[in-house]
Amino acid sequence: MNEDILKALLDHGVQPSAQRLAVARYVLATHDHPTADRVFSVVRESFPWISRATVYNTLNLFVEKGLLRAPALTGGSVVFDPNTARHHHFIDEKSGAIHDVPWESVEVCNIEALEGFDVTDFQVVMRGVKRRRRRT
Amino acid sequence: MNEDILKALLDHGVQPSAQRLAVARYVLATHDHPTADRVFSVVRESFPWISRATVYNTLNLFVEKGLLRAPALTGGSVVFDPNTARHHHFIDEKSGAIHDVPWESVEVCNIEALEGFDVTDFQVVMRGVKRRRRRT
DNA sequence: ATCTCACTTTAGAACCGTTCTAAACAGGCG
DNA sequence: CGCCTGTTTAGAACGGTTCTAAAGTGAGAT
Repeated sequence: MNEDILKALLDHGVQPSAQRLAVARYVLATHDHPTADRVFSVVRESFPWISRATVYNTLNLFVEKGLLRAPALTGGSVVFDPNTARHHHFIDEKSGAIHDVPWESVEVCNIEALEGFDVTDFQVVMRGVKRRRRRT
Repeated sequence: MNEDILKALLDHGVQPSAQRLAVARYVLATHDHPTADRVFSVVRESFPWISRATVYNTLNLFVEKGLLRAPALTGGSVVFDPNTARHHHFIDEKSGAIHDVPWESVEVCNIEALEGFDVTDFQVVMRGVKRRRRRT
């Protein structure tokens, strides 16, 4: 099982080290969507001398190498939207700009049938590039 | 037009003040999804003596009163997810826990047909409460 | 017009999550 | 051994946000 983790690191081009293995052992197995700080405190239980910077470095490295994802809508600071009606969001990966997408232009099915969850609200978050307006 | 804004504040139970009107004038009209800091610098152009704390207070008040939304997936710190396959997310509003939702269990249509956007990736972000597992 | 009370605003400190910096460390190889 | 490259470390710095304590404002009562 430790070998699996080691293999995962090597497969993604991450040079292994004791600290990186310790981080990987927790973060690749959990379903908790932990924050970096949570990773730090969990890993420190079994590896008390690890530093905060190493955990941050390691997590960022893992994301860069594709071992992890860091799903986030905004990436840091809160944004405000005066459009209080239901709508979706499109994030332009080039500029970072966020655009509202009308509710009707995307159709989402099966949400109500979701096993185990009572969904009271949802939205589609899209990423991509804004297309230059075409001559119609 | 200033009256519209005043009316919006009053309709939502926000006691008006010069500063709140200045913030509202910008943030209720824009489509820019500004951060709080951007609001601060824009408003300060026409209202140089406003303080940062007032802008933050005002924006939070507006969100609380339903004049604005602050759409965010995580609400601050980055979370990490070892599931690198495509999937959706469900956020439990009670506990804040984030759950993965299998890609197949929700169907999204019309994304490709979206006028003006080349969508390279998307996910559905759901909110609600996790239902107690039913006896089947 | 003055007093008062509740609310708002202010500047700056504090806070929290994250990144940076500079130095120490580890290990493979000449 | 000594070097080189990459890794880890502690702590400082940073950026966005919230807190604090004091000052300001305004509507109603007198």
